[in-house]
Amino acid sequence: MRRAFGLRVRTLREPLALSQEDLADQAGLHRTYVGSVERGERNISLDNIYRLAKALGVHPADLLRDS
Amino acid sequence: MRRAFGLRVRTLREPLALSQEDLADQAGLHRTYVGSVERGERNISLDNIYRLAKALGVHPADLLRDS
DNA sequence: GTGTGACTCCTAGTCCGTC
DNA sequence: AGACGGACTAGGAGTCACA
Repeated sequence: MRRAFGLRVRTLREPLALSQEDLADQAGLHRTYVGSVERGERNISLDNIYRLAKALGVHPADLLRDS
Repeated sequence: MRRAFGLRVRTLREPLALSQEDLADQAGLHRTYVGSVERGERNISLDNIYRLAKALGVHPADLLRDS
């Protein structure tokens, strides 16, 4: 389900025309980390789920949908 | 928002008449760990969010609502 | 049945780089 | 633009004794 989470991030990011690096900057995270999250390699923690959601302009719960 | 998450877990747990220990057992976690999550002291990661949601019989996204 | 401090172990997360 | 690797530090996972 990490994979589903990562895909969800990616499908929300792309329509915004943000690069992984852009998203990382806005979320206050590192670019390589965001990449590995999208690939489903990381077990991301709650604080960073909130950061990514905020940077993507969605509710945190939206990142866990369809899983 | 860790706090909100913890409260959400607690308010979902209590109607089920489960103790923290019961919930911990069902989720495959430690009793004191679940307690500290409910108190908002832990920055829980995605895997454990899924475990708790499953043990509570709700969708993981439901644990992030109302935050 | 729950709260809390302290602890170890492992991974979350960063930073450098290359392809 | 993104994938991926190595080395590193911060912090989450998991447990215990005791209140």
